[in-house]
Amino acid sequence: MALRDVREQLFDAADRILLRSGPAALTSRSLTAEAGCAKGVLHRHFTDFDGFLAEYVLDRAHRLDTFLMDTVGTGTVAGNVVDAVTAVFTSVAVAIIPLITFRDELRSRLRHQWPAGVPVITEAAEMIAAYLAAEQDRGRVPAGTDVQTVAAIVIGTTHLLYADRTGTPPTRETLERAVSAIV
Amino acid sequence: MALRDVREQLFDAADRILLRSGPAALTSRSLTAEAGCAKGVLHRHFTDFDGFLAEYVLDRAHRLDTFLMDTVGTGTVAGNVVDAVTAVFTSVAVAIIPLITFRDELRSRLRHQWPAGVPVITEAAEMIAAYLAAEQDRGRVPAGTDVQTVAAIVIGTTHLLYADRTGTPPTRETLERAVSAIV
Amino acid sequence: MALRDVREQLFDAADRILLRSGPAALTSRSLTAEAGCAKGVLHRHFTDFDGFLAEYVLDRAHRLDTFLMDTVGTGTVAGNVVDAVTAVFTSVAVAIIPLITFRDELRSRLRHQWPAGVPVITEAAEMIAAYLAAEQDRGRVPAGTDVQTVAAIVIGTTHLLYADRTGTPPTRETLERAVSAIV
Amino acid sequence: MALRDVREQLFDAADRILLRSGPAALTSRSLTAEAGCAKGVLHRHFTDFDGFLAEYVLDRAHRLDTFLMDTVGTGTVAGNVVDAVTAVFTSVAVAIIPLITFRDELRSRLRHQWPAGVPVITEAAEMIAAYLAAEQDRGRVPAGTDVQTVAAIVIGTTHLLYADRTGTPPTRETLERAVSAIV
DNA sequence: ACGTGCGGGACACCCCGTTAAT
DNA sequence: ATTAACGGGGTGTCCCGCACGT
Repeated sequence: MALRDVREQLFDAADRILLRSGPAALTSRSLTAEAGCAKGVLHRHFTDFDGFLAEYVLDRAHRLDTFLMDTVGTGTVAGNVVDAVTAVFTSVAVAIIPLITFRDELRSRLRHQWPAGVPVITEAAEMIAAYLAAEQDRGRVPAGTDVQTVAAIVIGTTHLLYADRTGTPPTRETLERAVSAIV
Repeated sequence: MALRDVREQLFDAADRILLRSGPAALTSRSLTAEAGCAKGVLHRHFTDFDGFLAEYVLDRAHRLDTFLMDTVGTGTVAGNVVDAVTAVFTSVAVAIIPLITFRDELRSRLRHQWPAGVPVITEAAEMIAAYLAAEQDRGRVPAGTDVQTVAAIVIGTTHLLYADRTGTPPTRETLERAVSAIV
Repeated sequence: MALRDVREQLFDAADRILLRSGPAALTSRSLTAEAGCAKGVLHRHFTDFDGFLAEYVLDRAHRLDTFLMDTVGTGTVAGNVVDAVTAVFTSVAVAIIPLITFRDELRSRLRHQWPAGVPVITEAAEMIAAYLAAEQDRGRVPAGTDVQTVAAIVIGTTHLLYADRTGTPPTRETLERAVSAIV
Repeated sequence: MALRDVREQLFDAADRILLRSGPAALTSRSLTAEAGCAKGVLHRHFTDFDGFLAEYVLDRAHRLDTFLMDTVGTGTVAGNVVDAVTAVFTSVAVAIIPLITFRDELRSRLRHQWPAGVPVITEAAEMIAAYLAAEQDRGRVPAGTDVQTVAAIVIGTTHLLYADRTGTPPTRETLERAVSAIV
């Protein structure tokens, strides 16, 4: 395996495991096996398995930051939001969230980064809120709207629809109905 | 001819463990230890540990069914809803949900009972929806409101506020703001 | 089940288990299940499971006492001896012996009864010795023969041939060759 | 690339347990505890606990192969044989044999190696037979003697004397009397 | 006296995260 | 960097003996 970029390789392996087999299957063993590297590599690059998970979550959460912003002003607001939440919850996020809520230790490691709320979820809500604020500037969202609250509502509601990772994902119609009702 | 109701004893023990130590601490051994009974008792009354969990979730979810309905017509709608979600998410529900979303096997066992959605969450939303419908009959909720959707939004949004089980729970004010914004 | 003769019923059940499934399968549970009685019955009639086993071995060993003596003077000496050892080692004896040599506690319980040697084996050797002595009186066995030693040799040698309980039992020809070589 | 020979370490630990506490005390836990290694080590090097036992018996049985052959032509034949059986039955063999006769699964695993008879016993008899054949070549054993049969008789008879592992072992005089009577 | 349930413990197997020696 | 090994834990199963109930 490549000497460089071991971190990214492990992150990608974690993605594949989460998407394929769910959060319970993501162990230090399965991770290094999936990445095709030795078990010890993990401990050379991260303090801990929980340390790896924390950095992994951090990395994946930051991916959401600039997401969605380039659609400002295009299409419809509701459509863009639906696209965004679809992208979020069909990604590893849907498996990372159970990971975080189940593993107390991991959550406590992420506490200093996200003092409140569940990391990935919070980040996604921030992303939606930032987008809505940008649209608000353009007048495509009513001026008085509390974008933070609306974003939280959108994420919370759609999260529910996706929470059953192994079930049938919600249709776009269902999502649009929910998001329209909110926005 | 049970000497005493072992099932309920185990259910209560699971409650205590979940509330005290979280979902990761709920193992078959900690369960029987907490219940003060022999390990074999679990396998005499349930097929499996996952079998126990499934029946446990079932039992606790059904507790929510009639909840909240006796407040119909009293106080304010938003206040009652806030009371209800507070009660739900300060109960074992907040630890049961990570359990369900983390354990694929458990979720698949519950699939036939709840074909879609996450059991306890779904049940809570049903409860809110039933309440809102009752209030709708009394005219305290606008006639055109889609109570199912509103209930899902309420539960989804408040769930997020509580999802960090070990963090500081949301203040009543935060909840009221969110619920008011929705209803 | 019959109120009387519970002991004999348990003894017979032990026989069936040993012959069908071997010494490792003879547990207090399988015993009472096979006998079709409750688990507690065993402890009412015997001090212990090892206590049961000790009395069981005692009972089965004593069955060998008078065995073979009624063939004195008939047939051939070697033939009679072969018949006897065949009968012994196709009976439960072949499974009782591993039981005794494996279970130290059982062997120690039987120690006062058989201060030396393995109970059933010793008893079988005594039986052969008594028979040979009787034949010696009739002149069918040379006068100078040490019947005790010869009996021990016969039992020891044939025991080996049968020791593999689950394997193919020795042919009569093999036995006759061995016994003839000795006698 | 074994850090050290774990297999031999486990074999030696099994020896110590069998000699000290008997066959019933030899469990996977007591084994790894005695060897001072982790429980998982056993399953890394052997398929199974029975798999370990099978390889252990195999290893110990093969130790008997060349045993006794270097005494050919020296001392007396009976004396050498007595020395050999003494060595065999004061070793772990006396505890391995109950193990084999008690555990059906173990015996079946060894079946393909020793299609007939009880492994260690069979091997010991082979050893005696080989020795007697060598002495026969030197004329120290009568030409017509069936060494295989005599060896089986010797082992069978002396085995009985030692079968009560926890009892008082037979005196050399007893052994010599038995062996002399046979040879 | 009989039948069932339970206590307490052990066992085999498996997996986890981590360390230490190669 | 690799990999055996470590220590711990978890699950399911069994065992024996006891103490309830009938």
